Amino acid sequence: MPLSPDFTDPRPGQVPLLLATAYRTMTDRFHARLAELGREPLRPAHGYTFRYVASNPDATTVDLAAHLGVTKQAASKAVTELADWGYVERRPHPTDKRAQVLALTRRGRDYLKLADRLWAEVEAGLAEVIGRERLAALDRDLRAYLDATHGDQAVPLRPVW
Amino acid sequence: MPLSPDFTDPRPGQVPLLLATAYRTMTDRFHARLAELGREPLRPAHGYTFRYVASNPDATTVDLAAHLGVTKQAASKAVTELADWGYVERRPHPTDKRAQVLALTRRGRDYLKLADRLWAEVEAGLAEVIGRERLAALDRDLRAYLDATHGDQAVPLRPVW
DNA sequence: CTCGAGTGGTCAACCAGATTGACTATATCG
DNA sequence: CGATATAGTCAATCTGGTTGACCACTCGAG
Repeated sequence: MPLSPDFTDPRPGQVPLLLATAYRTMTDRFHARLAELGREPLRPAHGYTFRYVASNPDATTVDLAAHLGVTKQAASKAVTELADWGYVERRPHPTDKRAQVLALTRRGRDYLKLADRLWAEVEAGLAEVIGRERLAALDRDLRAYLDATHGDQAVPLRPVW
Repeated sequence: MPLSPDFTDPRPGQVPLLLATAYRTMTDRFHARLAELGREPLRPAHGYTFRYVASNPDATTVDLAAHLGVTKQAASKAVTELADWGYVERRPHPTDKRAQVLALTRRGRDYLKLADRLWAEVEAGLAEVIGRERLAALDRDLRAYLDATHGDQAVPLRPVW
């Protein structure tokens, strides 16, 4: 049975599912590489947290929550977890006594660098199959779609199941 | 801030995330259409269940569980839920007294037809942005990738977060 | 300056969708 | 035939969330 039976039925409307399964495949390959390197298999939500904190030096827990599409309580829990593991730390907010600013530790920054490398590897795996030109076209097309559908608005990250 | 900050950093390895967010966007549009039509917003897992049962006339709960990537208990729960809602029914298995065969009800088949239509609509929305040729190319590329990475093996459907 | 409305983060209770464990009836195969 | 494996169900537990509440703090209109 090639692929899953979902794909053998030649009906329109299958590209969404192809996007999902291709992404899932890439995620699995990413995690497989992490495991090979003996690194902790942090979840995608952690990865998003890392990258958000790295890109937003003044990010607070509530900012992170909005970014992840979860409640502030869930975000706070994730931050506590990552702080316990030594990847993230909380610092006093420069102007707001209620808030705390999130920052990656050295350990967190190193992990993010590694993740970047591995994602590029995984993407190169796709390029090996379809070619670099097609990869670039894919990149452009998907960006165009997201721009058309969201414009300046944030794109939800959290999957639904 | 165009898109999310994840995309403005010009580093390699972003196509996986583009796949994920494009799929998430399409899922949201699909669910928005369902809501517009006043239909129950069944979860993606339900959709996968419908399609699997429709494509596999002798499917049992354990088969479904393997397909969804969950335990037999979780699959049984989902089936019970869909049966309670009138979309699925359990029938005696022709040869195995322990097992039950799953089948879509008329109501379930109608829902699946509607879902097919709406997914085609959502996909057409992507085609509007990138053109039908590029959509076909995307389709071919992703299939090639899944074939290269999985061959005849089933592709996992359940997202990780 | 005051004060009402709103907000950041934490604690606690609760929830939904899963997993693990167990069990009984049934199936398989040497 | 009997040992092992399996389908489906029930129950307990887990995990990653949400909701509700609360207190200290912020903001802006009057």
